[in-house]
Amino acid sequence: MPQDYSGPDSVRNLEELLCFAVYSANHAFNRVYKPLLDRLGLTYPQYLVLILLWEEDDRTVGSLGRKLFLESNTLTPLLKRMEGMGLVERRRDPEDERQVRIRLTGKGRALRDQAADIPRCILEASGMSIDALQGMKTEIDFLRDNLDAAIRQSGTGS
Amino acid sequence: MPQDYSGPDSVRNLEELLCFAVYSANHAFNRVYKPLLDRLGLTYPQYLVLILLWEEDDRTVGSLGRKLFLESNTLTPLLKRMEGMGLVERRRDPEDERQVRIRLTGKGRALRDQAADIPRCILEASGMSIDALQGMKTEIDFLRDNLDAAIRQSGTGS
DNA sequence: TACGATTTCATCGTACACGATCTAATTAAT
DNA sequence: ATTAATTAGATCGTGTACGATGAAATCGTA
Repeated sequence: MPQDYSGPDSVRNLEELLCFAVYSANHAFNRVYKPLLDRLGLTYPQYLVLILLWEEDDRTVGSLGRKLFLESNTLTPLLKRMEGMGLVERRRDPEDERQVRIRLTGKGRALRDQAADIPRCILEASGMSIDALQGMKTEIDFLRDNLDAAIRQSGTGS
Repeated sequence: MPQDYSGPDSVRNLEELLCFAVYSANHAFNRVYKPLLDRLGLTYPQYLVLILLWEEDDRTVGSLGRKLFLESNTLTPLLKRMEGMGLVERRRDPEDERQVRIRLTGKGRALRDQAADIPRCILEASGMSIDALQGMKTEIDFLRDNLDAAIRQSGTGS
């Protein structure tokens, strides 16, 4: 279906709806993850934190935030909940007491096995091949990096 | 970049991170939209509601929710805020008083002109061609529809 | 008509997510 | 060494987002 890309309304109906596609796909992912994560008592952002810690333990709040594109005001309560659940420890770094280091507990490490089948469930729900998903990921990462660069340029240049 | 797709860890590092790519791209979109929408006093979901109403006025809460993949418990407070801002009217349908119909006010209609340049700002920030964005949108829509179908199958079949 | 089932929206409690702001610790400059 | 600037987390207020639940209106079937 060939479209006219010249008018302002056609622009709205393209990238406007691309951003909406991303928005609604994100919701759809959440809804697929929810029942799988409920069994582990985790929310999706908590699960992302665990993936990072499983890969490399003993990270600071700031380093988690840079990986997840989240600020400390989002991470601090989230990590305190995870501490309350007994999944992680929060302790100030003796070397630099401004930093709080996040470490897995035995219980947090043990969750890795229980979560092992989640990726395959998601893969099946997506109904796409690994190659197709890989290709999409590359494109979406490129898009996100462009958007982030635009934010940094228009912002004060944090 | 040939990879071994056989082990469970390789699966994690592919589609796990595709979902994370979607999650972080969604955040990036929000951050780009925020300054543009702040000038209009809108949040992103409120803007989405207005786009739908600009296209077709006088919708029910349920019909907005089906378009946006949102439930009434999310939309009701959002629409009440928009009513408080004087952008929409909420009125029960006399034909079927279970339904609440959402109508644009003059102020809500007028916002359309002030928002006219937003799509082009987003397009520029994305750093991609319209064709590339169109292609991504098609793929992401396909992915979301697959995920939604998987949800409906595993759920009670709402 | 009556009465249970369904539909539609609203309410409540929990959990992100952000900007603005605050405190405490470190670092830099005088 | 005292002060100023920076950095790292924490706190506060607002706004989605969801599941569970509730209330009111409508519909279906007897």
